[in-house]
Amino acid sequence: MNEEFINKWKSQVKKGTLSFIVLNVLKGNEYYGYELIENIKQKTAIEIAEGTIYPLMNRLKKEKLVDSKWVEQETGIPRKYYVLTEIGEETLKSMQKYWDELEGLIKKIKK
Amino acid sequence: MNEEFINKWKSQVKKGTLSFIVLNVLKGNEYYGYELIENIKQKTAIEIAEGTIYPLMNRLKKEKLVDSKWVEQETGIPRKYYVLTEIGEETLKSMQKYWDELEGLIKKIKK
DNA sequence: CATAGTACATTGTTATACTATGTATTTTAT
DNA sequence: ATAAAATACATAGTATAACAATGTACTATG
Repeated sequence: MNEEFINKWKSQVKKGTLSFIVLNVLKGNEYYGYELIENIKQKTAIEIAEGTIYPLMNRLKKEKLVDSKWVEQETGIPRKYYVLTEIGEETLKSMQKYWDELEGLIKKIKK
Repeated sequence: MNEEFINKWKSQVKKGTLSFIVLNVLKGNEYYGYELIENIKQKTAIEIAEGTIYPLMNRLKKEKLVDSKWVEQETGIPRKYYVLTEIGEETLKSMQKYWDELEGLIKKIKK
């Protein structure tokens, strides 16, 4: 059918929700980039490309919503762990509020 | 606070949801562009710029999700009314399904 | 008669997900 | 042993879509 339109649309919806999802997942937890991808994929079946997560995390860090620290591994490549900052938590609250509103609005126009 | 980040984010969230909202509103009704803006604003408090709705409707028409017809007015500028096509209705169903899933997923990671 | 509102439309800008590509290490399969 | 897959980071380029700005044209109102 209109497979392609739908796929583009899904990608667009992701654009907005991704940062929201990532911040949500980071709330109360520390994850590194690759782990975030796996974790979100497992929890939500949403697949995030690596070329998406790393620029996204850099953006979130520049905006001071997350902080990061390198952690050396006994074996393998060091991992960059991300933590929510206070600003990040506050921002997440605002986003949550908007999301809940949006959810309600869409529910309303659907019937 | 982080007003600007939040605003940008809201704009991004809109990117995906707008076409979904418009198709939903058009289900069972005929509206012209300007009316859509007013109607959605009134129902959802979401403000859509004119520079957003007209290109959007053209896109939806090109994708054959909506059809349009000019209706002359006794007074004033003629109005271009939009109607959902069959493809549009089917596409809307797929979108609805994805949206419901997404809603559930986000609910899940929030706790 | 100027301003606000109605109604269409286009151009240029900006933000961001994704593809492709690259580096480097470790684990698993043949 | 060695090739392939998985882990872990990163960047450059592309495509999409909302929005601001701008323009046209008509109508209603103060």
